[in-house]
Amino acid sequence: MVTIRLQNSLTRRKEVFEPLDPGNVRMYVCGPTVYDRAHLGNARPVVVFDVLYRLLRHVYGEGAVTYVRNFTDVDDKINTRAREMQVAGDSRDLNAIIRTLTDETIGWYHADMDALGALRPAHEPRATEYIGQMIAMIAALIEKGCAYAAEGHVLFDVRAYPDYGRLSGRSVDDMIAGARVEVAPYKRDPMDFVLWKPSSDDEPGWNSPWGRGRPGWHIECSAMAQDLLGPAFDIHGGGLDLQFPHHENEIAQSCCAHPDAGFARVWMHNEMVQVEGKKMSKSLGNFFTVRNLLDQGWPGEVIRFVMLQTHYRKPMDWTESRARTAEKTLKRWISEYVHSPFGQGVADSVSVVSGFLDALADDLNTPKALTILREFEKERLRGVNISADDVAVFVRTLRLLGLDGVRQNAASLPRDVKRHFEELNLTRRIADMIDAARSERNFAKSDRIRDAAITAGFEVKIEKAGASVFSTREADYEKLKRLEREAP
RNA sequence: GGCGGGUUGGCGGAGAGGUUACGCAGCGGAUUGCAAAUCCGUGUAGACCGGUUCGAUUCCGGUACCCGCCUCCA
Repeated sequence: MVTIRLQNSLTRRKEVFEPLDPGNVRMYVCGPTVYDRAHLGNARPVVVFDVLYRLLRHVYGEGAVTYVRNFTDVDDKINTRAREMQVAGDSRDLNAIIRTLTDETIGWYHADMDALGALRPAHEPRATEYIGQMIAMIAALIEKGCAYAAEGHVLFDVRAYPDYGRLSGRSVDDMIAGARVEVAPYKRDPMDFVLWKPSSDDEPGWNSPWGRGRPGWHIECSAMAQDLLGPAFDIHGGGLDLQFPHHENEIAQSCCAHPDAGFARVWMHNEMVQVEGKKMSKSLGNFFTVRNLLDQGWPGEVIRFVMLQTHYRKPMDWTESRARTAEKTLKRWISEYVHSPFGQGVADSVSVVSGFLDALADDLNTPKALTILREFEKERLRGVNISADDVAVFVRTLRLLGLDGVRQNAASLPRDVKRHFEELNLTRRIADMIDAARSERNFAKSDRIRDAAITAGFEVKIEKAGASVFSTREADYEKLKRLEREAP
């Protein structure tokens, strides 16, 4: 069996991965707060942990991995957004607006992440469906003396957990020394954080032993992970910016609630997505959404490929030149191999490219894994006598990486099918026009048509067997239609 | 200020204490009616200063610069 090694943020070392139960490998990844379209930064952990999920399924078996990713659908940012909608004229009450907003955002998220080729996790719990479990956990923490109620709030007492700060490598005292935190008067210690807080009458709220209120941000992950994966599980992942305070607080809550369980054994953090050297984030406003890129015509697989070209623990830049390079390679891989006769119906039992799994198993070294694919292509697939087996191996490997060009979900297709076929027929007719001119050796005419098609944003290939016209991101079908009518 | 990460050729980006990474772009050639695509060939590295070593881009120390977290964030 392949030995998987993963960098564990908790120990700051690369460790051999040994699941608690090889028959049920369990992974929890922090999902989005649902009030807006997912930006590219939100998408990175989705792709990174999707690759890990696929690797684990490959190694331990498809049914032997449980993947949980939550939706945070109770949060002050959501409330704020809903209030903005009220101000803008939405006459419904806040809770109704919030429900619509979160439902709609979850739908967008699914469509966008499907387009990136990410498999859906086994469970995608919404925080609001786990309020009872959160209240129970908070009550247990109070009972154990790790939390206290004050002025309608419940706070976690960081001094009750001696290891607080271990994950992020900081001490409570150091943090207070450099304090930038606003200290609420009811806090015993400046670093204490909220488990429960009171809600105003129009805000979302639930009855609790501490009055009507809502949970703090961190408790949901502790409660949902425990409910769906148990008090101890294998992997907990998320963006590096969640390491502190979110994950630190999760650990404190869960480990105090279940002192002997240990919570997550391996903590993994992906680096940030950057734009011009700065973190892409909603608070900085320098973000663009996955939907923006899809609408610009970048296929989801290209976005995925660009992400895989950077190791997950390094900052990643989205640039058009990287996307173009990725598109070029991917186009060739999919058209030459996946869509070739040898690439059809390749079984999962086919082996993967030699060395590929080792690269992935080495802390998800996806850049190296892609290089191994390129080298395999160069050595085995560029010759005259290509073997069907080699193509099958290649296609099987692409599928494992989620790059086989087969979308998970028809809803993510960029165009409706009818239009797609109309366009396909149009490009075929243009190719026929070029062939007709060439067969008369009227090269001036065939060149004019070709150049006009290229100007309209299409790719034209003229081979002995005939001409082909391909669509590109810049393709303008209206111009092509005009070209057909007014053939120069 | 505290803690953590990074700096590789025009760009992207790996591994390894000593042998070509790889890709894109560029350049030369083949092929083509001309292009595109494809194929063959090819140059440019390891922030800076020290140390260890027969030998360091790779290990150690320092300097500079960049980035992240410390406040909501993937």
